[in-house]
Amino acid sequence: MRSEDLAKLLGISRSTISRVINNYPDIPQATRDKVWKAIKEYNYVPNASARKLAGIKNNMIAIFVLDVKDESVPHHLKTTDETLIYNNPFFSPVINAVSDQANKLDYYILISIIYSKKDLKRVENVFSQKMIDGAIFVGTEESENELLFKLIEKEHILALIDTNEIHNANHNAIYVNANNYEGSCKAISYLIGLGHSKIGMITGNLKKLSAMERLEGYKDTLKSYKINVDENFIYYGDFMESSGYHGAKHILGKPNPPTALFLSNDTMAVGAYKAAVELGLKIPDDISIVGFDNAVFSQYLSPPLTTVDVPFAELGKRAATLVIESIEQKKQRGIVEKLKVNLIERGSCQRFKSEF
Amino acid sequence: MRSEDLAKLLGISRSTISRVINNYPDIPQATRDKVWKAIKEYNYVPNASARKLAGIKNNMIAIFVLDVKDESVPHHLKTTDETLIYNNPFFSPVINAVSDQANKLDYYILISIIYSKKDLKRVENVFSQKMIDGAIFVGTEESENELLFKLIEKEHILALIDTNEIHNANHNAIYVNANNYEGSCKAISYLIGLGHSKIGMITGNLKKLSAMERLEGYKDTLKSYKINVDENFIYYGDFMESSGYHGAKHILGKPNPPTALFLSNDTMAVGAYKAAVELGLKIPDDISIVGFDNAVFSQYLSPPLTTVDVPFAELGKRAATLVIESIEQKKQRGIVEKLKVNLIERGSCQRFKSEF
DNA sequence: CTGAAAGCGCTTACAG
DNA sequence: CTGAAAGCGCTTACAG
Repeated sequence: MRSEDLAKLLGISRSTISRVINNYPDIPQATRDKVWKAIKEYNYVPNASARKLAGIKNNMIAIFVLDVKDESVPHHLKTTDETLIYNNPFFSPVINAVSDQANKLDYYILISIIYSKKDLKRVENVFSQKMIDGAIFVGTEESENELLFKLIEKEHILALIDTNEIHNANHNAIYVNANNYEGSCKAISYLIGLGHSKIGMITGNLKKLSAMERLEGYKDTLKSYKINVDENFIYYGDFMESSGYHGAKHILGKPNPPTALFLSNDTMAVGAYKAAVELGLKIPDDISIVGFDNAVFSQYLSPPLTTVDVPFAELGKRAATLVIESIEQKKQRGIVEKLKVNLIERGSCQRFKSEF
Repeated sequence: MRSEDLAKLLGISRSTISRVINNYPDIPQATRDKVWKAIKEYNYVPNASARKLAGIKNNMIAIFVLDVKDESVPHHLKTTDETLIYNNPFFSPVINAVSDQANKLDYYILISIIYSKKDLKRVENVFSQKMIDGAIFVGTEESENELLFKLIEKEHILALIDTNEIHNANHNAIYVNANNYEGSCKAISYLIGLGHSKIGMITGNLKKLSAMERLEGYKDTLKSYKINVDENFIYYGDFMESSGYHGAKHILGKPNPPTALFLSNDTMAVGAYKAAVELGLKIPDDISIVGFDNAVFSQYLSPPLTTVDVPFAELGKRAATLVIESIEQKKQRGIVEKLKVNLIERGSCQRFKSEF
């Protein structure tokens, strides 16, 4: 059924139908009612492409999940622990929340997961094809800045989750981040409060904003307590379980090792747990451990992991809300939001017991 | 840039450009090359809506994730354990795999998560608006059969994951399921092989195909070993952690309880673990436990959970492949696939020790 | 082989 | 208030 058909049925013009659908003023209530009644009755739904072509906005945003590796094998085909990060802690709740919020605001959402440089082309295509009114990016790294900047320049409306601000006075974007820095401060202060002063850290992939901020927070907090930042206590990981494992082995295997370990995410904490077992170290008796993300599985570890809860769903929800607001106002806005983060105390930390 | 502009630039007609883009035969290679070169050079991308309106297919499929509850509060806003099921074991890998596979085949994917009866309207709208060429459904229950049937009747191309076949000789759809029945058989045979004969089961939400099949497999396997199916050993749960907890308390709290417990998913197994602790039962010494799904966290439980691995990613990949194939062939096909499922032996089971 | 033109199903100035 | 008509940017019979 086309608007033409409905028009004939009602003995009015397509124009009028279009006007009531698009809520034009100056239409008598009687006409309005009649048209809506017929629309319901005949189950008429305007063709989306035709509307778009005629200039109505898409009511569609994209969420691009970037997970660009050198190789281009999709994660779910891998058997390594990389599958973990992908399946869980991070992306899934963000996607769900974006989808919910968008649907609630009557927007459709296009999802695209990008594994390789080559697939980044798809991002540009979606914009050029005018399929969407705006987009949300998750998981970008510095190397994608150029692309992002290009899109911003073209006045596209973008929300970036966990991306460093691409500074430029005239070109705005929406930045939604967790307050990772504060999270590290909370974690390290907690450990120091427990009497620890030798605190090691295993970082995430430092190309990601969150990894950088978490490291900064660690360093600054130590400094604020006049504790020396010892590079021997820092291991540069990549958010994967294996780097948590190797990092923990590396740091804890040294003479005079730290008594507490802070991991940049929970997945790496799993690796650290395994390393601790192999090293004959009991958690929390011999080593206190704090993770980051509050991944679902963190509560099931033995002992349950003390970690920093990141409001992933809220991140997605805010991003969706803000892009859609920008779209409705037809203007790209510069917004920076930082969401609060909380320490969840569970069983992986203990007050430091001096050996004397 | 519109095709018209490009045409002028090249001194040819829009028709020709359209023909090379759509790979018409009978175009001299020279023309072809010239046009492609210009397309790349000027970064021309045809407007998606215009193409669709002119009759080219969308190259877009939808994935509808149904999680219809009586209430309509999105899960991610809840604090109960329902969040768990939502975030993890099931949907996320399916979505990822669908998205990957679709992108690989040059299709876009629209995602929509449906929480309430009311939102089901969106499903019909997406079809009526002609936004998509086909769709994949996950998480349907019997109450959605009517809607599905209506869509099938309208000749839409559908792949259904974990849905019972809606029988009808003339109206086909694609069904992709895990072999849940076989999974139960493997789990129960394993337990029997360990010497257990009193085996309890906690079912999932029986409105879902998977829950039903898992229960059937349990019953039939017991029967095939001439073991009586004791209704006292069956608790009707709903896939949520709490029902695993209550079910385990219920079944294991009786006099002469089972020595092994089979849970219809891993989330409920977590509940059973907690119940065991409270009941003073050691796993696996006092009670053997087998889960289902091989959720990410199952390996982190203490002891690590023996469970049935379900190839969620493969499920999504097959569904995407099959709908897209159907779309390309422009005909709806009737296909039923059952994917193999494997028992993962970990530490939650033990050979039954007679007390004498 | 290729161009001019009709058509896809809407929206929206324009005119009344 | 409302209809006739142009226009959105493509594709594709049709004609040559």
